[in-house]
Amino acid sequence: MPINRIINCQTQDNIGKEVKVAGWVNIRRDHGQIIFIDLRDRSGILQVVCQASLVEGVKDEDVLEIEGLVKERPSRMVNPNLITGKVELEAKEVRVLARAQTLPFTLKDLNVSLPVLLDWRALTLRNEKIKNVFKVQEALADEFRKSARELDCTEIFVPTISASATEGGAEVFKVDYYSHPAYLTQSPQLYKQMMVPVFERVYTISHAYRSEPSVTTRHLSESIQLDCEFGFADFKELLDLMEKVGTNMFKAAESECPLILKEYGAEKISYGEIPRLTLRAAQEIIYREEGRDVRKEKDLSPEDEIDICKWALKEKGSDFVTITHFPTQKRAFYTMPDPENPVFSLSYDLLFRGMEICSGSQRINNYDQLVSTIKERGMNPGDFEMYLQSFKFGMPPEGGFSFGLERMTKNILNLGNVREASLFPRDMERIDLKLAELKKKEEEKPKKKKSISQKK
RNA sequence: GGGCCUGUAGCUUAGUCCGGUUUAAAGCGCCUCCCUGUCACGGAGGAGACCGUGGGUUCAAAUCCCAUCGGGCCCGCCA
Repeated sequence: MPINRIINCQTQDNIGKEVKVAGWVNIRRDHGQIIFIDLRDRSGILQVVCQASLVEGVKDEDVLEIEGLVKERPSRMVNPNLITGKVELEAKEVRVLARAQTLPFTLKDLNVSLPVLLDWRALTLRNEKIKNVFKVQEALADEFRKSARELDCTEIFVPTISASATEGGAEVFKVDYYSHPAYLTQSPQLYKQMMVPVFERVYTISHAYRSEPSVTTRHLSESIQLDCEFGFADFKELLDLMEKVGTNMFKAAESECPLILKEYGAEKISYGEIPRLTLRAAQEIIYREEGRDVRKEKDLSPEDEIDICKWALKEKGSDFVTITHFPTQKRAFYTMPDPENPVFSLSYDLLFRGMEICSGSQRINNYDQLVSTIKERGMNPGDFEMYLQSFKFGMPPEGGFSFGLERMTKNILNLGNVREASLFPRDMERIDLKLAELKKKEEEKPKKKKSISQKK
């Protein structure tokens, strides 16, 4: 008798042999004396033919271990939709490894609203189509690592707790750190810069926390950032690097997950030469093409981003557009002003199909200039003491960029909401469960529990 | 912070505009029974909703009004 479990897709190579498989009941089709079980494991689905007595009481999502004979299906009965569609397993012995309760909705053919999808996240992620979002996400992240490594970047791991609410811009989460105030970092920015004099080129995949009061389809309170930082790189090189890493990631997702992209109805990405436009040039194009005069705005609105991407696809055959030279005041303090016109900065965003997926800049690397910029912005250089050490003792010209992983995943798959591109999304209204429900539970707790935690 | 929309079985929705044959309907799921070739199997039967909550208008409210609590989307902010 077989001892070792094989995975479902390996049954094709074991026709006529006795094997052991294990997985979840994706669906049960009951024909009285004969019952078909679609068994799901990490490799896919396998049809198991069972005598009724072997699977009495077996329900959806029960975990089974099955021994049986792999048989080739008669040609009439081949199922082209299954990777194991040419074979089936005739069950000899079925063991129930774990029982599942009745599901709150149909998992195999999932059709639920966004709140239900997220309220039952541990369960809904089992659905093949939902799960596949994160196979695409893996492909994107994997290629980011590969590309960065090829560019000779060292992978670093940065802290997410910081002593001061830095950077400006987004709102930050305050935490109680041994009775001292501390903050969750809104990006790995300062730490990756500090690593430039150490490794010259670094990359990191890290979490970023922003407590913006934004409830939209593209904002998360906790997001995954893919960051690179390069010493001795000038503005033009930085643009090359960003575009190269970004397009590599999408190309990898397309070649690794073609069936998933098709399942989601994603169109083939157009990789024409990426137009590079200053903010003002982009605004001129929008004015010319769409008649909307946004030429004095400090940034592109979501509508502008959609319009300029539409133009780039039409005129240049590119799903990407690089926008440069945002107003210096709109960008973080470490951004290098353009020496030719310091009102604008050596900053850039990469847009993909109507949404910003990456942001970066040439940085100020001169210590005195950095300190005076911090002061000009009403911040205290004392809050940046360790950061400034890097600049005090020899920081080369440098810059970098940061991709938002969930946004890239959302856009390549055409998802309606960025929350669908996060395993366990955090937003203004949810940490796993809805905050409104967590609050209700908190209020229902007996009072004395609260006083215990307060004693601490 | 501003605006628009929305809440009906476990899930997805119809009914709401124009109040009254509505003992609130359907599909999926669930329970019982039948079925040895299905693959979203099929067939027969059944349970399951005081229509988010609280007021109000009315002879009469899922349906109209007010408040409140959820939810979704857009703008702003932000990446």
